[in-house]
Amino acid sequence: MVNMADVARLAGVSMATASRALSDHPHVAPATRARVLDAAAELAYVVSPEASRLAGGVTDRIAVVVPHLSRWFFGALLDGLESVLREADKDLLIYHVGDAADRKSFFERLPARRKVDAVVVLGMPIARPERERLEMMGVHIVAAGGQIEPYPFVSIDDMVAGRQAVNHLLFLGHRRIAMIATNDPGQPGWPIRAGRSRAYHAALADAGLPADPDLAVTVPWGGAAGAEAMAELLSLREPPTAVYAHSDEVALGAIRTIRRAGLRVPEDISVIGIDDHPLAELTDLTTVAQPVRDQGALAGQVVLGLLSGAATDPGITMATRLVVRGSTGPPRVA
Amino acid sequence: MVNMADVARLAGVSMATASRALSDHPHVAPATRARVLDAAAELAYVVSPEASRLAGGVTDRIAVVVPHLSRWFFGALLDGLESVLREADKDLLIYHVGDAADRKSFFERLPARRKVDAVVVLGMPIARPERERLEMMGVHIVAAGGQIEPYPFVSIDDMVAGRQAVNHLLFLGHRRIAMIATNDPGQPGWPIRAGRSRAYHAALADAGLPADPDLAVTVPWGGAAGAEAMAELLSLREPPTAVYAHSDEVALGAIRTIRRAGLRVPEDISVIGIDDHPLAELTDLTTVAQPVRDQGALAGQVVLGLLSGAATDPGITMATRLVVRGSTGPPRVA
DNA sequence: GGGGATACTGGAACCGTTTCCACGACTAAG
DNA sequence: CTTAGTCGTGGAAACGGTTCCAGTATCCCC
Repeated sequence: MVNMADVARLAGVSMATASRALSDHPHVAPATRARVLDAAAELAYVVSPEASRLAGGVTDRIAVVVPHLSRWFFGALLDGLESVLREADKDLLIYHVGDAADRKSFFERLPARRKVDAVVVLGMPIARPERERLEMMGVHIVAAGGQIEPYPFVSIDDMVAGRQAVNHLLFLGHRRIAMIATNDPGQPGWPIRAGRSRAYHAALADAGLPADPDLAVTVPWGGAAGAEAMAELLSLREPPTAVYAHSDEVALGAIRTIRRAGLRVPEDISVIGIDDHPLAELTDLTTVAQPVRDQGALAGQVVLGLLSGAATDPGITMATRLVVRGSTGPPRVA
Repeated sequence: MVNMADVARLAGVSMATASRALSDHPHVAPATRARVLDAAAELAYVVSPEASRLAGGVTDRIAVVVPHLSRWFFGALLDGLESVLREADKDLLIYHVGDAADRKSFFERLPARRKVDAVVVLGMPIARPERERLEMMGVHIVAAGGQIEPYPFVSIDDMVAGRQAVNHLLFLGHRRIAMIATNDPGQPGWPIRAGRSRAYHAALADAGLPADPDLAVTVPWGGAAGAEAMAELLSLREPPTAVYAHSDEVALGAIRTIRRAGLRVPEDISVIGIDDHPLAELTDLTTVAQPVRDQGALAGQVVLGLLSGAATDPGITMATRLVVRGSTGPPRVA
């Protein structure tokens, strides 16, 4: 494999000069730089990242910790993140912690240790002891699509999003509103999106409606689970006239159950989700949209800022907005 | 930062021995190994991957080239791949080539060069000159979720999948069958999933049906595009009674247009997709299922095999199967 | 008890850069 | 025409391991 010494020799300079020329340092005569660059091109030379980093210190690599690779939400986050980090010539290392076992081993072994300059955690809460492990890595930590207490984050305000959704249903005149909340099947016991639940209770209370525990069900994330949750709601003595789901996939599952039961959406039951999944538009689902890809991209910028030593916002909260489509409407007059 | 010399000193051995003990080499006395391991644990020592690789040669890193991060198909592929590669303690470097510009720059700059031991290309065709660039990296190349000529791959047979879909429609009695094919909006000019188109033409020909060019439309991938394509089909003098879409998302878009036009699925028009997207079940879409996550996982095993020097299958083709749901049925008797 | 093989261990070269320090050549100021 | 600075360049010391080679101690067997 051709190395920098070869390039230096061909260009007729010392390695020190070759190194400076190649990494764009000042104090290199333009003519010399050109000679080195030509030599490098001729030999099809690329610096060895290993060697370069051994000597230099930085890795130009960022770890991304993601709980679900095949969900749209995380894919979009990753997409945004990747786009700005690639622009800055950083490499992305993916660490997938799908279930409790993955999670345990990730935080115990810290496989990213010494391999990256920063860690971005995607939409995933983290416990105190885990945080401490993470800090052992001694690198910057950023959260995207969620918040982790003391670190900078880019996220939406789940409380606001939830209220937008529930308020819409209230505004339409619904009084019996159910909620399908989700927990993460792979990470039992993790309070996922607690703000979305609090928003529900708060909005109902503000509207002077009684809290009916039967109307709030919690299921694992996913369309199938949403369908089952809806079946449960339909089996109540007095089913809801509207359903607020924590995410669009869950909402779609609920809709399917409603239709199978011979009821119509929104005439018999209204359904609203959160996210604005690409398929929400196709399925005519009313939802609260959040800018997912942008959250990822912004998180990338935060990382870059941190790396360059600039002071950074402690947190960026992005706006969500209600997108009214065909799955919500006024309740039937009883 | 604590380094191996510190560990060696604390354990009272030479660096050579420390290195061997830490990397599980033979010819280290058990007692010595234990002392070294204890010392390492006490100092919370981790080897520097940079140094280790500089000296050792391998990087234990695999590059993944993926055209779309936020599509379910690629996410699932990635998921499977990651799961087996993580098991083997490999790190995954993500390279997203979303559009023509990304693509150009990726193959020109070869940013993964010298950084990885292998490259996995996910569901993406590659041109001859690009292949040559890739080979300059001098590492193993594997394709998953698609094929790239001379390299090992893990994929389905698009021709078979397509025929399963079209045959189902034929079996139901349809004679006027449309196809919505897709191309990649980010990669203009790329023949995507050509097998799925060939299957369509072949199946119709086998059934003795005339080829009507109006019935085969090609649009960019996505639900919205599927919706538009369907509109086009509905504007024909004699619209199809069944539609074969190259992917589920596209099929869902088509269904939406059909419904908006006041027609019913499957009574008026049947729709079939390919993939078995998680939402296909929720939306009651008939489709041809393919094991996406498994393709990724298998590709991971192929990479591992290649890395260990074992001879590998030139290609693995996985089975697809028709999943009949509610979006297909016999045509109305005219 | 002697000889050869075997199990451990240490010394030191090497992997390919980056960067500190020193040095000569010019330039601009006095 | 000195003198203090710049600018451009080279020498060489890290950076943190891996591994070849060689040396010593131990072991087995005849």
